[in-house]
Amino acid sequence: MAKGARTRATILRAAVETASLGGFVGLNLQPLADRVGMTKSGLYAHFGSKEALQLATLEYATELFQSTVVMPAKTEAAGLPRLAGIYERWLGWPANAGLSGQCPFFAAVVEFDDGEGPLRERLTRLFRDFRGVIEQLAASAMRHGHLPGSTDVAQFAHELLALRYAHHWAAGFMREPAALQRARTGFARLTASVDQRP
Amino acid sequence: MAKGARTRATILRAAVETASLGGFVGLNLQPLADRVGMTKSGLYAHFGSKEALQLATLEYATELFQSTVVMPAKTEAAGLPRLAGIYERWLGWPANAGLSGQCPFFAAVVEFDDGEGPLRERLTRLFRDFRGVIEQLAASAMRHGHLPGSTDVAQFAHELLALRYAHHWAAGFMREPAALQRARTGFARLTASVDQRP
DNA sequence: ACCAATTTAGCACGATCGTTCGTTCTTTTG
DNA sequence: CAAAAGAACGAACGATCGTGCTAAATTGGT
Repeated sequence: MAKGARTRATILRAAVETASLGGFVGLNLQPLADRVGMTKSGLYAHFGSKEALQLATLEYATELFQSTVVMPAKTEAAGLPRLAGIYERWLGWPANAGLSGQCPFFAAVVEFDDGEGPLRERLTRLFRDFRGVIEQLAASAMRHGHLPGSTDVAQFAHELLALRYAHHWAAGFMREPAALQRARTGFARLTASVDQRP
Repeated sequence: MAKGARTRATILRAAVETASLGGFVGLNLQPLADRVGMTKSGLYAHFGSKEALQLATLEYATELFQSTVVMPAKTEAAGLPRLAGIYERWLGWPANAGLSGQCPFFAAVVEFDDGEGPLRERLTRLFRDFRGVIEQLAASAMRHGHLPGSTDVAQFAHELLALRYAHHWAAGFMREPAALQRARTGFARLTASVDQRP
């Protein structure tokens, strides 16, 4: 492995850590360079622009998310167990991925709500894709009879994301100890009609 | 009314507008001064520090929120109607208050999730207070038989806020036309056990 | 061990940030 | 109308931002 690729990986690891703490605007070059023990320009040469660095960080965070949250589901029982597993890992994925802050994706939302740019584009696509995953899982749970046949999967996915988003808010910003319990109770209530078969 | 107080009000009106568009970190002095047709320093003299300007803007936004969302509930029928009215006005309050952006409170959440400072303190208190209002309304709806007697009002308030937060995300960041419908369907599902009396 | 290529440091730039200061203009008061 | 008080201006500050350059150091291949 070339030296450049190695330090680039080091930078990205530190960058996603920083993004989980202070968002993507807090992803400034000088503090990041200090973190990895480099000069600002030396670090800069790896990406060519700040936007490229942000994009690369977003990409790296996506890989982390995939391997931490989605991939382990492959070995879980299809239907509701798999859905519940994804949700549970989704709740705690920043910690499980070794990040000391909160979910960098949610943190990035506010910083790109106005204006355009490829970062915003990429982030909305990530959210849409993952919501598609949830919808598929919900549809599968329906077919297994774990959710009522009348379930609106799009609405279900939206409300599941609402619960996760609220957890991000309650745990990160409000610092409420009950946040995790609230998120779990919400999931239970959302899927309250489990096994409605007689 | 003194001249100073008048321009101060003008500044705050522009500031809360700006905060609804670009958050509280986008609340920079120079652009804000240009907006109201003043010099940066002339504007600055009214507050003495950026933090004081942010606090004053937060206070002004709170007044707007109170008069737009909470106060009209006084004339509504107690119980679920009042709760539904609050929720509906809550969904559209930035537009109804004349703001062209999104809810400035949600926008401010991400910008102060780390660190301390009086702004963060104030904002968490605002959220806690309003959630207390929702809990009281839910309890009242319970007493009126509009919600099941077994309702956990704290959990209910959390999930209602989750729906509102998700609407903020879906409408603002994701720009989905179905966001409002999702929010309303979620409310209906959350209060699905209306009038359970035989 | 040497050479070529890659990687990092060093320095400086224009811009913008919040902040301060002294001055000038406008409003309020006696 | 004159004097005191308040409000806004204009310029400048130190700091930090992202971004270019060029030169030195380090790496990997032969």
